[in-house]
Amino acid sequence: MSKVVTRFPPSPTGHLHIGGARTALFNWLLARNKGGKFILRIEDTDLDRSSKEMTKSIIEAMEWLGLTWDEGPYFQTKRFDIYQHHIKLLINQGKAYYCKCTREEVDEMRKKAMDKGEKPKYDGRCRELGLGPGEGRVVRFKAPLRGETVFNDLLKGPIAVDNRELDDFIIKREDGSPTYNLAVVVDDATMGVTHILRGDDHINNTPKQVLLYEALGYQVPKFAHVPMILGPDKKKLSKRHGAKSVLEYKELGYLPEAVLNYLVRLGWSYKDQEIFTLEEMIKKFSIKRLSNSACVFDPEKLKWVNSQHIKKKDKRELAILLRKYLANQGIVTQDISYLEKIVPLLQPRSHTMVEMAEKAKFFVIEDEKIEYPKDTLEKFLTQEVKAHLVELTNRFSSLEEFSINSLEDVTRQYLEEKNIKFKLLAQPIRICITGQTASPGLFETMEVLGKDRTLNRLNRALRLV
RNA sequence: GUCCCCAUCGUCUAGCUCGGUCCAGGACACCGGCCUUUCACGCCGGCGACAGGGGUUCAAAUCCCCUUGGGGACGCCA
Repeated sequence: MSKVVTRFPPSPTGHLHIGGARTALFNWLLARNKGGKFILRIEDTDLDRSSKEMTKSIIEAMEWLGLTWDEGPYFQTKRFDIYQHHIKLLINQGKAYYCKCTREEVDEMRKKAMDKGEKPKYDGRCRELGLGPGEGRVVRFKAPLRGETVFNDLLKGPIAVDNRELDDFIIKREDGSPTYNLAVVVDDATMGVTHILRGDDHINNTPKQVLLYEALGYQVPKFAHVPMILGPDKKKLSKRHGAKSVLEYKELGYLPEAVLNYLVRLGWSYKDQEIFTLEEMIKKFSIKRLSNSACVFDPEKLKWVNSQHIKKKDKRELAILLRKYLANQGIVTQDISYLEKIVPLLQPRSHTMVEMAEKAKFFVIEDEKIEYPKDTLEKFLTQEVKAHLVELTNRFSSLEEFSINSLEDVTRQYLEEKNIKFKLLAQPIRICITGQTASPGLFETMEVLGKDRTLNRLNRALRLV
């Protein structure tokens, strides 16, 4: 049994987006599941559109997601001599040829073919000319004129294409650089890639690539074409849909494991399970359970998945993350152990880390910075309520142990004495100590805040009205 | 236009390989209710789909064909 080798080959013409991340994930998962190898390869043969910044961004995104690679990153621009060698091989064997047709001429041919009701193609006019290299010339692959090219897709089964649908595609550009189809094949073959999982928008490329493998005498790898991710309008996901880069989700407060979890469920399933840890994903992943129809990206569900992972995540790790997201909102604190106490109160209430940071604010800022929205104090702190709160604050202050239990005990006792309902005082207290009408449970909040700050806030608010 | 792929609730999907256990299960969203000091969480319930038509069969979401619909590809982009 030979080792499974997969790869992810992004082209650095844009950020790593959701669709790319999912493809990377599937390949990574397969490699990890089989104890194989996962390669990262940067496909930067398009010199004009590729950039260093995007390469950096993609790598950063991969690292953030935790999709670790065992080899690479390789850069195609550093492998030009390898491609050159293979191209020469094909030419020498009469399997490829130089073509002197201009772009305009080719356009013309394509138009003609269209008019005849055929697929737009190059008509092969230089095919038998035996041309040598020269200014403005490209190299084309000599595709078979008849017969069919078949490959067995691991997901969709055998796919056969009539060779008349293919044309003599370019493998080497005017400027000498290799084109995509040649470069992938040479790379995958020489890197020993055994399994290729990619979007099914590549199905049409596959016959060409199979032909190339055969012409070069390489073994054809196994292909699995996974359905694509569509926008809500059922069109290919793009910036139109705010098809954000993966890194944007980081900014928005998503956990990498949640993004991965959501992505894996888009086009893959394991019975009725929705939430997976990384380990579970690796253990349970199999090509067989990939679905074969396109799916629509649903931000709402992503959010829910994220909230589930927030609930599960280690408090300390969350506290560290929370500190970063607070800093993004301009609130700097070094006190991780304090944040660690806040986290459990916020876990069930936060769908994203950004949300958690917002909800954590009042815990962290100074007492004097608590702002009371206009009129709320007047509205909630009526004379009657105020009198109660003054008295209650007094009792709080005489508490030795400032805990949920002690706090609740004094309060209940007070309510009983005065024969009033907690409802009468709850919101007013909340307003005083948080400045908000919504917050975690009052006693928990007070405990976390601590005696000093709680009393301070209570007194300050009471004074203001 | 030509070729290729796909087709279960609004969305993600289970079930389809080995037809009966499916008047189709789960999840998100949505709508009720419960819990409750607010907001959430959680729990309970509801809404909601086998694209259509033909076959095959005692029996089809499951197999076959056609239609329709959707998506993708047709580049000196990847």
